[in-house]
Amino acid sequence: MYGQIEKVISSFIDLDKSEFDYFTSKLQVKHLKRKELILSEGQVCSNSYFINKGCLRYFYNVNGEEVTGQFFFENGWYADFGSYLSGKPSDQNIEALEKTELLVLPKAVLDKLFIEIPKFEKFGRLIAEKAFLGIRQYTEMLTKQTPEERYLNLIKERPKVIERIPQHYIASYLGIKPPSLSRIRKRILDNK
Amino acid sequence: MYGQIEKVISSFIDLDKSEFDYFTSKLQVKHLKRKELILSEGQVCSNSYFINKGCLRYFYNVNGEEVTGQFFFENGWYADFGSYLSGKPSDQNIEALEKTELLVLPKAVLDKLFIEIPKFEKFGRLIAEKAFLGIRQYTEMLTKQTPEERYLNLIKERPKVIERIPQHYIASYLGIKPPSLSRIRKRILDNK
DNA sequence: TTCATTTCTTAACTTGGGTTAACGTTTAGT
DNA sequence: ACTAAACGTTAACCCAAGTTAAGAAATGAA
Repeated sequence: MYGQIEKVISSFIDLDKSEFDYFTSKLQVKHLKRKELILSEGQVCSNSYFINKGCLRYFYNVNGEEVTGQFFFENGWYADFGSYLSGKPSDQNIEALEKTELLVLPKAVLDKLFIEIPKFEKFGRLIAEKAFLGIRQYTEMLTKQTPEERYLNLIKERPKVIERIPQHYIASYLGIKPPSLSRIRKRILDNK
Repeated sequence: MYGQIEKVISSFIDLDKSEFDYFTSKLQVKHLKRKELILSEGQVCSNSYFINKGCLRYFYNVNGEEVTGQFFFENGWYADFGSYLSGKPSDQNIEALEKTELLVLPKAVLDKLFIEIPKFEKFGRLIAEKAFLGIRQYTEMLTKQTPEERYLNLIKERPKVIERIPQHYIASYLGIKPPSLSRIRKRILDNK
């Protein structure tokens, strides 16, 4: 149950066994069905989530249409950082795309850990920095690449997304509509 | 010289006079001509910059073309956070768009301040969080809005950009080309 | 003030994504 | 294994942004 999160945390900071056990004792396990939401817009994001198994996607509702922001897989973390930090309602929705098992880390617990085990502050900072770099990479993809380049790059860099995520969500993530992605796929096939 | 930065820092953390004087004693002043670069791609960003007067823009070179990422004005901070944190070469170029006066805060100085005056850690975290929220807002603008909506929103939310920045840089920032921005402006005028 | 440079607009044409709707395929859940 | 729901592709048409090039206007540096 806690093997994966232990590996990930160890890659950030060194904890001895008692510290780690104390940490895991504060986690909650959550099982999600396909399409089940953990966070809806308007709610405050007061947890962060570690993915043991399955995958998540977050999306915005824009004029009644879903705009996909990102996908997360095993060993990934998710929180709506904006809402989490500010305590303001989130404008994101987050749902499971497969049967998913999460470890839930409430903000109150992490805030307490910052004080009780100061090493966790470094962990918090590194997670935040990773979040920043992640969104910057996505932004650069949008600003520097054409939709076709984005798709080709996704195949190369994140094959998991291609394999496990339905095409219309991928289209939305790439900033285009499903028929466009179909045409791009056809164009790529024709040019081979 | 240090009046503006004092106000901004005070809005984040409380410093007494000696602490603040110690801080400012570590700052360098830098004057830039219009179009002068402070950072070019390939260099490591090992300073952060506070703008006393003037404005900055950062951009990427993509296939020989400039893609504008953001504008910064008086009392704003700039650093290429990715390069600053990782120590890796930046892919950003940053230039002054007007005669500009900067206060330069070297990374080594801030790192030392984290240790000597722990209150500065909070300052560092808040700056990082602000950077994250800033880029997320930009990303949401790109994913949720049409170019025309982006321009109308810019007029409303950041009139300084409209007033002080040449149109072709604004176009690039909005993710479009100058003729498109001209057409959008015409469309808006015609519908009034 | 002058003049080179930068900036903005416009026009004509191209390109590629959006829209809608239909159809066929795949998949999840029972 | 069956069925309803979800998903992917295609076609026809529309429309906005890209491209290129030309010329006008604004601006900054001397």
